[in-house]
Amino acid sequence: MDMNSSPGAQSGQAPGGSLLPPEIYSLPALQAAPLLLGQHLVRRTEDGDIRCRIVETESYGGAGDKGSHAFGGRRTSRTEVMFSSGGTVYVYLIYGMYHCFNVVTAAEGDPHAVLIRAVEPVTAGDAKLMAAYRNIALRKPTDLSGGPGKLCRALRIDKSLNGSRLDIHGGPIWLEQGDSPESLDIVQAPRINIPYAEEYAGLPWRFYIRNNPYVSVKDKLEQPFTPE
DNA sequence: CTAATGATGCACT
DNA sequence: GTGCATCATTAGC
Repeated sequence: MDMNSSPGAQSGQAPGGSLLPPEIYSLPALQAAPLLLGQHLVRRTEDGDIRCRIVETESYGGAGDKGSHAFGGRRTSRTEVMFSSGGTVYVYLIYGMYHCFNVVTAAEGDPHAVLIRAVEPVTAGDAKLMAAYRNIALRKPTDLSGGPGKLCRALRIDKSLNGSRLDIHGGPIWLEQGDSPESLDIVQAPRINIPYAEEYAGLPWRFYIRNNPYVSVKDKLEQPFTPE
């Protein structure tokens, strides 16, 4: 039996990490986005598992959001996975050279996704491997994984993961329960770089942990977010 | 500030 | 099918 591949009780965390409660995946993106903060993203690589905490997210919710690839119910080969059931991975290539990683949420046929914009490594070992995959020296936290393209490089995420499930412990990538959102200082602010979204561009659909050094962009207009 | 770099989506044969 | 503008970004001036 090899069920004890985790490093054990190193720092009093949950026992090896239990899977994220599946109810979160069935929520609309706007509700799921803040709830994904603090949760752990685990990527299984040939060099070992990399574990990191989600610290910044953006909601791209439903057919009505002009910022969403699936606006108007647009169903193409790229957006197809956004129509899958919650808990599916949506990865796309942007600007011809960077990947973006999203968690699909809501019911099958209803295109919602949460873009993961920043993560922070859980241990020094995780940081080291991420820096190696980024091919950079460990310096500023934002250089390592503060930005959607950077975190994909740091975690070796590319389109081969498109359509994967996040609820399979020991798969290529999965989500584990981390900190409860009530314990976090969460703020919300407008999403980044979506001027084409017109009246949707200014809506505060980006969520991040206040003062977290891995967050990609600190917004002056950030406002407190209180979970219900 | 701007170039890089290629898949994608949509207009139009 | 073919052509072409557009990127949910980043690194490097």
